[in-house]
Amino acid sequence: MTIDGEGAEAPRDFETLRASIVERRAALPKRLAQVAIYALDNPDDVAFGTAASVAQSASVQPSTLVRFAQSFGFQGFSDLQDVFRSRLRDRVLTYGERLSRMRQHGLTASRSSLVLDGFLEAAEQSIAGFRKSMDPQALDRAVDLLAGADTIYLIGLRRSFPITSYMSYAMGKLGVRNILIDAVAGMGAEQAGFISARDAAVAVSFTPYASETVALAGSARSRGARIVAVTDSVFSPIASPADALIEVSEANFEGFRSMATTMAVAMTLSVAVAARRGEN
Amino acid sequence: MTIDGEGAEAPRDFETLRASIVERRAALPKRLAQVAIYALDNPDDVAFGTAASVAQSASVQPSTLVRFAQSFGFQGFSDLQDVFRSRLRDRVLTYGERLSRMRQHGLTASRSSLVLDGFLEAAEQSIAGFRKSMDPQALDRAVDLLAGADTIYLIGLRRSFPITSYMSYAMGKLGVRNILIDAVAGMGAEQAGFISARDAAVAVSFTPYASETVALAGSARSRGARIVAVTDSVFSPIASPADALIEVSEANFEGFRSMATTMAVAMTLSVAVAARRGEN
DNA sequence: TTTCTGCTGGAACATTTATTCCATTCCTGC
DNA sequence: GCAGGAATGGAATAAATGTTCCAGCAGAAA
Repeated sequence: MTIDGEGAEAPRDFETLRASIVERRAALPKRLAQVAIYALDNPDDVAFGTAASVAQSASVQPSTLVRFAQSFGFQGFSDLQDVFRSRLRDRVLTYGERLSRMRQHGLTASRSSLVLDGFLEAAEQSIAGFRKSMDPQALDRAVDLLAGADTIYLIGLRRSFPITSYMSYAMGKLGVRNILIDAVAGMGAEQAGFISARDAAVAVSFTPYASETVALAGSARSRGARIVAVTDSVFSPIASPADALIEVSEANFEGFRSMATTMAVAMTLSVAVAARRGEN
Repeated sequence: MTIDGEGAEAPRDFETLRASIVERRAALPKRLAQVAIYALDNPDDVAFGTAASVAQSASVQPSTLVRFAQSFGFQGFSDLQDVFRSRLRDRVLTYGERLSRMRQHGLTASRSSLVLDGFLEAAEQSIAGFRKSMDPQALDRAVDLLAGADTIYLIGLRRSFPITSYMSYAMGKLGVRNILIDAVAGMGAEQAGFISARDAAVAVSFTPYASETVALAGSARSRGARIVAVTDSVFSPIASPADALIEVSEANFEGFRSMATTMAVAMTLSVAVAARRGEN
């Protein structure tokens, strides 16, 4: 029996594949080399195109594309295309992909360092993404609004509770009067019972939105308080009643969302509000 | 002949489409609204997926996807998908533009965005620094030790409380038995009173080390429990009694330390412990 | 030059895909 | 409570896609 192109398994992330193509290109048959050059020069077209369209652009037959993919250990063109798509998606590598990349680099890492690496990467991506997508005006509005409030109510439960509890700590240190709704002993509604039109609330919630958070934000709103929403979508149930909306979409690894960006937002709100008040 | 859903022609660029979806969402039928939310929250999946895969992720029928596209003036799903793809293409192409835009923003930036930028940068620095300095073996030891424990006690107050409260949430989700020492009503010592030699504790503390955390960690140690310390120095008071020491040095901005790395460590410990237990 | 190995092109094929259509369900307005 | 209309789910369909296969070809070795 013959060993196909590479007995080894196919690269699962773009960088490894790229390195592999560069390395083997010289030894590739003419048409396959042609595909190699085209693919590395036009990765976007490979990601979006069909086998037929890519083949035409690269001046080869669709079957050559399949052969090319197979020679690198993929099952077919579609399989290879996935890697090109993942580059654009620049999503966080999954656990398994990380593992195979490590193997190809000849490195051995413990499983827990792979997990850590995934979370660190998710955090980095979240931050980079937020830098691009954030709305400075919304942030300014939020700070203005909070700086003008009498007492700031912090609403965030379950996954979002670390965020509000941090804000409570930071604001406390900075002398900003706040009340952390922790819903201890089921007293969430009672804790928020004294909120008034002179106050403001920060509501933090992510999919799946905790119903208590939504209810508390709504009741604060109906009492006339201004609302700053920190959430992951413009369609979040806490987005519509909000006076200022800060949209944070965190990358996730293995289903656990990074909190890096949300934490930075929490810190910013706390510090900027204190600074704004100090000005006056 | 009838005018389809919207007489207007379909948006050709993503931002226009996005605005259009947000505007019309409230008036959309239930399933179409569901698609609207999914599409704006997961634009990458819409760009790359097939009608069937997107439909499944959004929990609708493929036909609903087509109807959705048509109601916005597109001919079908594929037509709408092109807009989502162009967004990804453009993003890659306009990378240079982004740089110059950043500079422009830098000049006219509001104070609060400067603060935010500072915190984001601190987070990035922390992560990059930790990547270099971290000790994989210590992490492995910590995971081993926690995976072998009966109940995991989470000790972290004040600034570190967001970390332990997150761990409690994550471990709860993952089915890892844990007790969060929150010291509500001054009952910290009592909460930790039942800790035994078969248990383990995660102690999280940073300068200036909260005395209660140090005391609780010490008492857990004297009861025979294994200790994992997450702290900022080998000279930390919780470092010496620890069986595994994870040293995290976060960058700070305006005196407020980033929590990005510590959060990633918290997530890692939670997930890796659950995974380790799942193996056996 | 001849022979053989392996590459290439193109057509055939089996899937998969997006879309359409219709019966059923779910609302809304009276 | 009822009627009418809109919205929905799901099967049917037609188009397109990726892959396989095989004959022919080019280049290397003898």
